[in-house]
Amino acid sequence: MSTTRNGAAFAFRLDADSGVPVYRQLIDQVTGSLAAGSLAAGNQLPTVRQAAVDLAINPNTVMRAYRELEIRGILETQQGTGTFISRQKSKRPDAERQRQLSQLVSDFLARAGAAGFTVEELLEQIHDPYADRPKNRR
Amino acid sequence: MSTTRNGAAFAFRLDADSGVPVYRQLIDQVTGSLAAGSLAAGNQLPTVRQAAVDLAINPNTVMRAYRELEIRGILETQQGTGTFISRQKSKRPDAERQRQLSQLVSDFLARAGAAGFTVEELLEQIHDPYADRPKNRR
Amino acid sequence: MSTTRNGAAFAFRLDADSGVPVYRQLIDQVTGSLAAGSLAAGNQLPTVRQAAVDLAINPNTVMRAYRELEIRGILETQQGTGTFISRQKSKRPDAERQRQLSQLVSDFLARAGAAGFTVEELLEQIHDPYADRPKNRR
Amino acid sequence: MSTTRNGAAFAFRLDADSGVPVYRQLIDQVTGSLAAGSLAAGNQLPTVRQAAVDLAINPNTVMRAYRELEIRGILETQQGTGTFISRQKSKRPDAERQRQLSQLVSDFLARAGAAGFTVEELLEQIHDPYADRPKNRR
DNA sequence: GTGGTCTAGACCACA
DNA sequence: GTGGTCTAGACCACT
Repeated sequence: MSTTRNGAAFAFRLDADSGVPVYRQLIDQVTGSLAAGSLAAGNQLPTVRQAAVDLAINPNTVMRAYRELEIRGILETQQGTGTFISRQKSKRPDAERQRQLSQLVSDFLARAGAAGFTVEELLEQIHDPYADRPKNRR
Repeated sequence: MSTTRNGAAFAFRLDADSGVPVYRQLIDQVTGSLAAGSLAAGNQLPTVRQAAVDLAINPNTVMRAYRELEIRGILETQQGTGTFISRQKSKRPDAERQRQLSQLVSDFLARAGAAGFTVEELLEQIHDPYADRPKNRR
Repeated sequence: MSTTRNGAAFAFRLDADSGVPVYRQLIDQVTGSLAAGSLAAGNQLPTVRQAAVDLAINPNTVMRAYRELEIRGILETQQGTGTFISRQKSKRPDAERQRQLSQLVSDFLARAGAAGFTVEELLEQIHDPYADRPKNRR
Repeated sequence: MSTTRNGAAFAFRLDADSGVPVYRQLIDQVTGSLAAGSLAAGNQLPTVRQAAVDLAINPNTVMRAYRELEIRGILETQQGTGTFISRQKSKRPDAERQRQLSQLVSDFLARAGAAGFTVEELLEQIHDPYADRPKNRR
């Protein structure tokens, strides 16, 4: 419904089990995508209502995330048009990006450990995701 | 006092900027360390009080994390003695285990890809999950 | 407000003289009511605050009980909405289930026999588990 | 090692999962057995050391239970000889007995419910404990 | 000295 | 209004 200038739709993705507050996940995804380059100045974000419907959350939660990003100068709201990435550069993209990477990975390791997997198994699976390996297991 | 029985120190770290609840960070670090192999069955964890002092948090917060891990069967506590990693009874069948591993990894890769991280960055972070972060202490 | 969706009121009771921790009594009453059929999947439990007021205990104590039940998969909580009995996913094989039932019952009978209770007394109490006790409120 | 006058040994039995403090379980078993008639005035109890060894608990815990029973006038300690049930009648055996029955049963129901059994299944098993009934199950 | 239970009360996240 | 996180601090159970 809202497409970015390069033709790819930007969409949020929630993880209900991560322990990270929803509004925080939304903020992180915008700043992260900015750092990664998948969002750029001028791109439009999903409307508050659309995001709320897509994610099955309360519009207030989306609004809160957008408001905080606006306060930080990352977003700009144009009444009656939508919400867009502002032209101003984000101040510390590297630190943010590193924090996100770190969290993503430690979260991944935490889940794997809780399920009894080792790093070795994970790496093997990452390198060869479609191999069927019913043996090699005890 | 600061070393476990096998001579390796286990210590928690907190990231005050992540938005993840403290008790949840503790839980994730235990299960993550299990996957990484830096914690193994029988190892003693820091005492509730010691961890609370080290992290400058309330003992109740540590206890809450430990209790949740105990309910999940990952820890065993011995009143008056301490808290230990329990011997895992992972009696899951191989097929289901493989399916879960595959799911876990593809989820992770999808999430990381959406955030614009390369596999190289991920692998580097997995190998040294706590490196490179300027301020992650409370 | 004091009735669940199916019209039957569910209420906790405390026995201050039993020596059993309050949060544990709450947990046991939920699981016990599941066995007795007075609670079923989808039923709403008293809100944390309401139960705390009714029992004259701290809301944190109620929340602790609810949380433990949630970790065990017996409850589901919805932020801002309430706490509900979850639909059970008991995918246990029949043989193991029967073995567990048998173990549970013979344990119970052994314990009761050692304490000098007759089967008649036990059956009567099972049919009306909360009858006949002069002072069991806090 | 210590036998009662009617030839049957009195032995304690602990339940680590019930949530009831150990010292309290010991007290309850003495008062319960008195009410049930399996212990009578003059009977000797296990020595503190013997009970501690048998139950794999700390002697202090046994001592505490015995001390409280002595304060209540239920036990008498004879230096160098052992610990015996005193001749004085316990004040409210019925209420105590009813409390124990109630706790025993609600504990039983709580465990059964947590494991997904219904009262019907329990009653069936109690009435016919050795029947194999692999069918009738979904 | 270890973990365990409970309270009182503040502030946050979400519908 | 609902549940969720955290603190400070008291007192208990056990080794």
